Order: sequence, then structure tokens, then C-alpha cells
Amino acid sequence: MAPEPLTIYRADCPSRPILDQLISKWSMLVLQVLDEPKRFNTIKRQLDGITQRVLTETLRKLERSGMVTRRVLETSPIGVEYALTPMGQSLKMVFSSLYDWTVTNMSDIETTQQAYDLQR
Amino acid sequence: MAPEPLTIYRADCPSRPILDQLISKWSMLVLQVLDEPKRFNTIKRQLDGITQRVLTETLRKLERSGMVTRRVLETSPIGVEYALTPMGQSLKMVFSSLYDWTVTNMSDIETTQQAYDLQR
DNA sequence: GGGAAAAGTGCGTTATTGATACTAGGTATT
DNA sequence: AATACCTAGTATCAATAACGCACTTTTCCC
Repeated sequence: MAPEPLTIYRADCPSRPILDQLISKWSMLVLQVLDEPKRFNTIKRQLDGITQRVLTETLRKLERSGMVTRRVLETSPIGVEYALTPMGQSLKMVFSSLYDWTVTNMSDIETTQQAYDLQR
Repeated sequence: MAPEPLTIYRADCPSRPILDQLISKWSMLVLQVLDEPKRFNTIKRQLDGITQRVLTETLRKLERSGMVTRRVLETSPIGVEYALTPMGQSLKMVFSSLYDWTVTNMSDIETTQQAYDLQR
């Protein structure tokens, strides 16, 4: 007999809320863009389709979790610069593999999805 | 002068919907659990806290995208077995790094979040 | 003074998650 | 034979999160 299948991934593991907060399309893309410190609107311009609202929220979450730092620049119209922390850098590397995987496989996935949708 | 910051990540890239559909806590955990073909309730038992509703939806999405296969077993009470496809295997490997990163860093992240919340 | 860029905030709607309950066929229990 | 439980789901409703769009405020340029 096979051994009893036991619970492996516990509901109260601290990784659960972290996965919920950090693992998202926009978190991924923001980190990808932050190869060097960049200002709010620079990031926004490079991430086609993101709104200010969503970018602000995403940056707050990343800041709260220690992935990016937020620094106010005393420039003429005041500026805010976001930069990766070391922990943010390490997450960016992991996200990079995921992004690369997605780009590598996206046409296969699209084809598979269309076939699935055809047969109901 | 630095070169003009151009749009890097286009909104109409096919990776966008795929990231939205596949990148989630539950997709990750389901793939982690599927080291071998498993039945619906076995998966459910091993993923503490997932509801039938969410597990069904997650498995459907993974099936639609070609990450898992669904096979009906002609057993006494009918059974359904889910298994990774080769593409699912490759995604599981990428997800594994992300999961490992999260577990490695979760206590640091919790501490950082608590400090952030304290200073408003 | 008009217009634009900076970095947001507010509000209202939609979409997704989640909890809870229910279904239906079969089996083991008493 | 009735009860209870396992199988793999649906259905329904409430709570939460995401998103779109408009608005703000300060400063600069013309």
C-alpha cells in the first residue's frame, strides 16, 4: 500500500500571505523594470497598460515587504525614486526565470488553450 | 544624457493574460504537490486550506493551459486523476525556485512588514 | 495665464476569492 | 434497511481585491 497522503502544505505557513501579496503579474513586471533606480513615471511609461493607481499599490506592497526602497528627490517638481533592495534583487532573479519561461512557452500555451476552448 | 526610457513591456504581449491565469499561489502549490499523478481529494488533503471550489478552478485553468491532464478512473466510486504534462513539469521547476525563495525569506519579510506597519 | 509633468488620491464598478451548503452515485456500517 | 461517509464536483452568496477614470497639487515653461 502507498503511504497515507498527509497534509504537506499547511494553511498557517507564513509563506501563504507572502505568496498572495508578492506573486502577481505587476509585482513581477515592476521588478523586471527596476534594473536601476527609477522614478515613478519612468516605471509607468515602461510598463504599458499599468495605471497610476495600480502602480502605486504595487510599489507600496513591494516597499512594505522590503523589496524596493522609496526615496524622495528634492528636485524641481518633486520626484520619487524607487530602487531594488538586495532582497528585491534576489526576488527579481527568481521572477526572471518565471518571465522567461512564460515568454518561451506562450505560443504553445495559447494554442493549447484554443484547442481546449473548442471542445467546450 | 541617459537614453529616453521607452516602453519595454507591451500591454498586448501574449504573456500578460498567461501571467494572470497561471501565476497564483494555488497554481504554484498544486504543481508542487503533483510530483506523481494524484486524485482530486488527495490533492485537496495535501493542500491545507484550499476549498473544492478553488481547487476545481485551479485544476481547470492548469488543464486548459496544458499543464496538467485530467483522467477519469473507472473505479468503484468514480475517481479523477490529475497528472503533470511535460510543460507542467517545466513550470513546476520554475515555481519550485519561487517557493524555495519564499520559504527562505519569509521570516525576513514578516519582520520588514511589521516594522513598516509600525511607522504608519 | 495656459498647459504639461510630477506623484499620487478618491470613488465607484467589476472581477475574483472565499465560505458554506448542496448534489449524486456508490460503499461501508450498524 | 437506514445511516453515514467518500467520490468529485456545483450553486449560491458575501467579502475582498483589482481596475478605470477622474481629480488634486505643486512647479516649471512659454
